[in-house]
Amino acid sequence: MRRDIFQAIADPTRRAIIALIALQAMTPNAIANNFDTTRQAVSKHLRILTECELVKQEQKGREIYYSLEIDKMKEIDKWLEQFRKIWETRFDQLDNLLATIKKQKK
Amino acid sequence: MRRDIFQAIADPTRRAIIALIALQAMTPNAIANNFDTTRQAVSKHLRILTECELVKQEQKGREIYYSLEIDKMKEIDKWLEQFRKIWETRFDQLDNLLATIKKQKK
DNA sequence: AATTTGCGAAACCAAAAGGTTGCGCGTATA
DNA sequence: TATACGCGCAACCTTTTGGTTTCGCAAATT
Repeated sequence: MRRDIFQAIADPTRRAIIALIALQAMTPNAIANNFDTTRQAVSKHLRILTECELVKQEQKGREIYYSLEIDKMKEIDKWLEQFRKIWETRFDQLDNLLATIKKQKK
Repeated sequence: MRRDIFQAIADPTRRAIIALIALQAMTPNAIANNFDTTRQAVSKHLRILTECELVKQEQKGREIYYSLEIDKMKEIDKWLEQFRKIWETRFDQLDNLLATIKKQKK
């Protein structure tokens, strides 16, 4: 099963998990307590997140703490860049247009 | 069928379509020619993209031109912001650390 | 040592996704 | 007017997804 980060963030529960463990590492049970779902379901989500390296785990005794690989999130940012270029250009164009109108008014 | 933008970009073909029509409006056939897929498959993707308002259409005779609603892409950017804060903070911390080390060397 | 707790993994299931094929409706072209 | 073209839509099929249940293992607690 090939995983990629865009598929990983497609699920709303997974996005919530990501936001949750971004701030502090948590165990599957602790994560599940934050949602209306079971540990097993969370476990499956964590597996998917781990597969695409969005999440790392750290064993402490019998507990496993999951935390976000924040750097991986930059991949989304990187993909978005091509569009950011476009919307910034359009903004500039609008800016120029407004400036031109202003100038004409004088 | 509830659609959201994260689900829309989960599919690699849809991401490719988005990138394609970001630059210029295109018809379903023209889009399909760029990939190894059929018009009908593209049509289904376009429908999903339209449902979550990521794409707009303009009829010209019997052709329908699809183009990207670039502003909608900002929603992803907005979601990413919470994580950008984190990775920028970490970067600052690293920055401070390096500065401290540098200072100690003097 | 026996029991409880935290966990991943596997088997299973319903629902959704992504694709194909065939259709009908307009618009262009002959 | 007949034919070709561009398109959306519905029916259908296979694969994937997200969830539950059950299990076994290892670590903690009694």
